[in-house]
Amino acid sequence: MAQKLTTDEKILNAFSKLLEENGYTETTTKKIAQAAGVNESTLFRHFKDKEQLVKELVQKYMSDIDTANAGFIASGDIVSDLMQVAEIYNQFVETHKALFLIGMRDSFQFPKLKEMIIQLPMKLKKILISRMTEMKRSGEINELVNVDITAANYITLILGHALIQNIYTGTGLDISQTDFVQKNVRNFAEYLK
Amino acid sequence: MAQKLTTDEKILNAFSKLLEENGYTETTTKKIAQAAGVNESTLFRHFKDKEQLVKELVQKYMSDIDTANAGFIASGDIVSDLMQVAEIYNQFVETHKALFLIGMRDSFQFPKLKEMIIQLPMKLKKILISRMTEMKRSGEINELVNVDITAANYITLILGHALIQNIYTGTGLDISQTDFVQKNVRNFAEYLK
Amino acid sequence: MAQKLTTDEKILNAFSKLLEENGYTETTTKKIAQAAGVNESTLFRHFKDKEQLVKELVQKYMSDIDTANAGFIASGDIVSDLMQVAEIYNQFVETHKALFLIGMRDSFQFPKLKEMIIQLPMKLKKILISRMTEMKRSGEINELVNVDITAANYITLILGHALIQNIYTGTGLDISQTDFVQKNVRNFAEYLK
Amino acid sequence: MAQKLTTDEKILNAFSKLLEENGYTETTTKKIAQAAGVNESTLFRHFKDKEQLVKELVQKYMSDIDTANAGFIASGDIVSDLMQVAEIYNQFVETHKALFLIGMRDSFQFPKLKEMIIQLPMKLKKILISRMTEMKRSGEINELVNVDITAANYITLILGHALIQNIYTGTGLDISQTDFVQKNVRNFAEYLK
DNA sequence: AATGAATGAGCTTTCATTCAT
DNA sequence: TATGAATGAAAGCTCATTCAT
Repeated sequence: MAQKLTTDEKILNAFSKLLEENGYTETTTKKIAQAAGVNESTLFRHFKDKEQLVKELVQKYMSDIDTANAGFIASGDIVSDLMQVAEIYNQFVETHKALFLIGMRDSFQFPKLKEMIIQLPMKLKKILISRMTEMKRSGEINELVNVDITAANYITLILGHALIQNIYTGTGLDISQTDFVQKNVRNFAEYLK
Repeated sequence: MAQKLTTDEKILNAFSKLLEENGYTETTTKKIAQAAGVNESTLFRHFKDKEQLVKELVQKYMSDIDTANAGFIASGDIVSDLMQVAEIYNQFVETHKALFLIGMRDSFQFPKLKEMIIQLPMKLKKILISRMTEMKRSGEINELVNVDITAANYITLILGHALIQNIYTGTGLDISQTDFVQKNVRNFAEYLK
Repeated sequence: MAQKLTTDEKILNAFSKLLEENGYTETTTKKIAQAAGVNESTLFRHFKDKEQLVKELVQKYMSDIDTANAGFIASGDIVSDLMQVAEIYNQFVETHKALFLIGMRDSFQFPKLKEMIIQLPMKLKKILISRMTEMKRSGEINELVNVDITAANYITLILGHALIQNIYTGTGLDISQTDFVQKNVRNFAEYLK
Repeated sequence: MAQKLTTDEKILNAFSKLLEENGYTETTTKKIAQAAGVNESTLFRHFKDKEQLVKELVQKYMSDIDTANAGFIASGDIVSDLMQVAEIYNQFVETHKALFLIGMRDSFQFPKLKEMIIQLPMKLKKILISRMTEMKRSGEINELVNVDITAANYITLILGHALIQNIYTGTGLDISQTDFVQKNVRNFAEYLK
């Protein structure tokens, strides 16, 4: 049973979609309004200004990461566990592409925005650290492993891949997640044993 | 003894700097001219377009990558060879940060920009492929390795890292090149043996 | 009782006036806005383009010509009929001076403008041809007359006069419509009998 | 034996050609210099400013009209004499198209320019009046004819035609000079007998 | 005498945002 | 609550013209 979208949602959805496709600057308020099927000035009645739209998105997505993380079920095997994390995170990036892209492309213009965006990987890092510490305790990974560096390292790996994928789609540089995970994440995991 | 900069160079330098700081759209021709200390119309006398400025940068950097690549000296050991490549590329990215950032942030909005920017990683890929094919012949790497995919894979790895470094500098997510290369590139290389 | 002008009308009026005085290129959007008493950007909200302004004028005048033409009442005498046409058209040119001048001056530089402007005389030609064909049937004019050429010929005559009048007003070259019609149109008509 | 063109001539020729094709405003100093094969600033060394170029053209053409007029040889028959005048003048307009067009299109913006351009038809009018007065004396034309009005009338006729031809070339409104002269000038002449 | 480099004023157009209804 | 009309600022770019060599 399809819910009727509120005006807020219509605007936010349109914004997110355009953001992903065209970046922040190119996403004009006129285009947003058009895509949302509302008047341009309605947009300003609902959101103080263009920046507010981003803030709203960030907030919305911040809560999603907790949900995503809750979906993780430890298997006891480091390789499959890390691959599961990669899978979850990759899908999260895919789902929230718009925000990640804006984080890369436009956050420079908006220092505040950068602060907000950075919270996503930071939150993931925290989660990873706690998981790895757990795995260390259970002997799943070697006790000599520096958990902090390794977590950062791992995030760099999968986030870097997700980004590159999005940037270089259809250029011959893109490489399927399967291939990438198979080779790199597996290697990475093995190394921790 | 300090060389006097030509107007071309002054403009290009100012452009590159602003590009890095603010992105393509935000880098207005007026600001470029101001930063370069020339009149705005002088800019258009020297470079037909704003786009032309990017083309010029790309061309300039394209030749730099050849120089950088020429500095590579094969050691016969796959691990140290790939690490050497990583080192070279990472430094290249650092040096030409402006272009890589624009490649990520703005090429979406401007298909023409994308075409230009994509040439850089593609060139690196070509170089890598020829190197790996060579290594395959010499038995340095396993003959079952799919050179094309592996090259893309490797670029994703180090380019991804370079990107994340630039984006998340000073956020606790940044991880030194040494650490990253030590762990990931080494793993990667081992796998090819 | 004075009607309040809509913004559209204010802009179009200002445009028409400036066009007549200064030509298309010299009539800048800033000047138009100023003369109309609106902001320059308002102009672009109302008319997509500077070109659109011309299109609008043409359309407006195209309908006027129909009205003018509807006022024609055939007398059965070729001489007075053609003179009536001359009268109607001359007044039409006078009223819509702006467009005719732009047709002459600027359409060269802007092929698109030319296409639009040419519609006016072409429409008149059509009207003339149908009238003459009618007159031919009724025996008012000789059946050997080539209607197409004669129509073009006639338009050249009265349009040419109208142009010269507008260009060379007050130079001693201007000759009243009465005199011109008396001599030339009358001759022309006689010849068709 | 081909004369080497002076820089002055090269510039003036290029200007005249571009003027005819594109009108005054569209004929930029850059294009003129390019077409003349000289540096843009050379142009300003030779001619104080853009307006000066027009003045120069006018002066040059003013002397040509005397030459053209000198070519007239009275036949004693009013019809063929006026047709001869039409022929001469029409060719003159054709040859100096650039100036006539600028006279129509751009003189509005430059009152000074208008003054200059108007001299051409005025001079023709003078010539015509003296010729007609002569014809009147010789009985070639009726002594009741108002020479002043008739001269203006005649100029309107052939100048109007020449203009229309140039404006509406290739639009179905253009009518060959032969046809026009055959019908209108002949009529005109007959009427003077 | 001729050039190449530089300039400031101006162009058309789009932007995010506000106001009155 | 939502709209349509209006706005000032700023964008990329071109113009005629001047200056130093």
